[in-house]
Amino acid sequence: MAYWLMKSEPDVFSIEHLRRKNVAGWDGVRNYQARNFLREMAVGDGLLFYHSGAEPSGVAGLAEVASAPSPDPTQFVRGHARFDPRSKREDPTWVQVEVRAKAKLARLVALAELKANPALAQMRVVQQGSRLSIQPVSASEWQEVLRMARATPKK
DNA sequence: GCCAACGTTGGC
DNA sequence: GCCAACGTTGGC
Repeated sequence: MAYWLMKSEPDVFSIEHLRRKNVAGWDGVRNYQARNFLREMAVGDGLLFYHSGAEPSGVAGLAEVASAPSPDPTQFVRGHARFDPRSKREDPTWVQVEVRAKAKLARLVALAELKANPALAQMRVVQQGSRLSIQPVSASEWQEVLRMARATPKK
């Protein structure tokens, strides 16, 4: 069982959107490093749903991987914002997974809090210039973020 | 809105 | 294969 952090702009697709749909395809990834992480995912993996470009940005909820990786259909849709003319049907470049909403976090854990926690100093999302939209999360980081969500934030 | 970080593209 | 130019991400 692995853990991941997945970024989304809440104006585009938020944790609330996912809760309403319950299951959604995580499509549109067009970065090779992120795609390679998608390929490693397995059903049941834990997901930290991260809101980027938000006020505040941070871990907004929990989800889980609900399907094995499969070709991302949007890469073949001419006119779609994520259409990739170089991707071939017989050898798709991009993949997606289905994700399922999980129990709500007690509260949003803001990026500033993650950065202020020495236990998370190695966490990818707190590193400067960390733009990758899909990141691996260690078991201890996962536990720590869940613990923070249960605790009262420091002021 | 600014801009640092960093991935991608394309000329050479 | 190098690297400058360009585009995107995302915090602030």
